[in-house]
Amino acid sequence: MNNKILLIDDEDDILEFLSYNLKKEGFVIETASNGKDGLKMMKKFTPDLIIVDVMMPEIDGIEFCSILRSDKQYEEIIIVFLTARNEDYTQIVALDSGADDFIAKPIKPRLLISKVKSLINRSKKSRINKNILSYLNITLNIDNHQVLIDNDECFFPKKEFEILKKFLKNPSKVFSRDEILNDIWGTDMYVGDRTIDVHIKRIRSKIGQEKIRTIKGIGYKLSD
Amino acid sequence: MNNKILLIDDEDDILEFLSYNLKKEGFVIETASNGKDGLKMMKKFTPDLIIVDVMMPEIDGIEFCSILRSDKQYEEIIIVFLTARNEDYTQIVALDSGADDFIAKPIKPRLLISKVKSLINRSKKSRINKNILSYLNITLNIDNHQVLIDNDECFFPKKEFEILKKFLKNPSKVFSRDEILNDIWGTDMYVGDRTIDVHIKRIRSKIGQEKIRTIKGIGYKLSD
DNA sequence: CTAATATTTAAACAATATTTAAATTAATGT
DNA sequence: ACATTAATTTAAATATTGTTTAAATATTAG
Repeated sequence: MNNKILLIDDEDDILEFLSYNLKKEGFVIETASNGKDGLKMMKKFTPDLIIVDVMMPEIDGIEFCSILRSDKQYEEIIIVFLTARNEDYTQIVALDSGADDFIAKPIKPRLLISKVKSLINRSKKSRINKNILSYLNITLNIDNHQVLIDNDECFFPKKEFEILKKFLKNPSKVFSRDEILNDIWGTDMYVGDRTIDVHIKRIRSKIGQEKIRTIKGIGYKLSD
Repeated sequence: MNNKILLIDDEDDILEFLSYNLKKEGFVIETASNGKDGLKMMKKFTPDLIIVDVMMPEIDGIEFCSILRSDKQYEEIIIVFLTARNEDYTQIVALDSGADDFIAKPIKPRLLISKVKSLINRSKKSRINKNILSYLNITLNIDNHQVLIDNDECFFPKKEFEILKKFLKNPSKVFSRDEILNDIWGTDMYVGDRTIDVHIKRIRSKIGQEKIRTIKGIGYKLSD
């Protein structure tokens, strides 16, 4: 879990109230007291969800939302508005400006938590299709040709990437050298077994020696 | 448009009220007066969105929602609940059971329409062809054939523009030369791989060397 | 048609990924 | 414990792939 939420409101008590209730549920919270600070915060904090008050001086919630939504980079971020109850007009504009939902004041903690969780789950569902393989502290993104080890990017050249991908598709399955060769080099290439060893060594040095176990006489497997 | 909406409620006046307001906006409406009929209706009507009352005899809204959500086929369908205002508990259970939103009774037509449109639009987001693409300090306007780098205009000839557009549509996805060739030159043109390299070089010189990363043996990607 | 500009190709060069070879180390069976 | 076999590691050789420049060709606008 450990989802990150950014709270933006010019009233300190509301920030505190939200912060308290959401932290209790295990969310990681950052706050900003106006739209400008909120935008600055975006770069370092990269939240999964933003709760922003509609009524604020300078940049109000709706403007904040428009600015954010115009940047593809932030397309996926869920935006929830805080509105005074029954401000129908505001709610309409808010939803049109790209918000995902709104929460009426006075805020009811249980409803707040429920909405936040539901929104985060829903957006995770839609991300499922995205060719991402994960196991332990390793995350491999096929589209981006990107591997994260403990959330740090680590470059994998083509062959190493393919081998790691194969392992991640079946974590803890043992792959023989033949199997790997056939899968990654194809049947019409003749390369020696040692080649694989060298690649395995390279991968190990990146993901951690012990993560790939050698089953002598059989092959290798990913495990912990 | 012509989006299809299924209404499920045991009270006829509500069905009529909803039906009237939504038809006025151009939606295609079907109704059912209980959960069982609603489920039967699913097969022939295939709605984009369902509005279902929580309180109903036999199969209530929450059960209806659970049944539907357990079928992968209906995963994409938006479900909105009708609830009595301030029934906090119901709202919590509703969202947990896989609903996308709820509408409180008494129903306010403007808010109803706005929510329904917003929900349908959101789910269609992927299909919408936006004319402005943004990522990092790059903004590309398709209509104007204009590219802004740090808010300064910078001219991109046709091919360079198309390639940049492709990258911006999927920032950080890796595109192979083949993929780019097929997309921008089409299958019936024979141009060498080096052509792309040259274009990439030109684009790099405009947007900044490091913005396009080379993944050797795979392709190029936009990133920071 | 001409001039300007965009696109493509070719060739020399640079970078880096992959493979092989050989020496070392570790594991296994008798 | 010894002999045997398999795996690891290092370094060097080779192959692959990407970059750049400049020149050739195609396209477009005036």
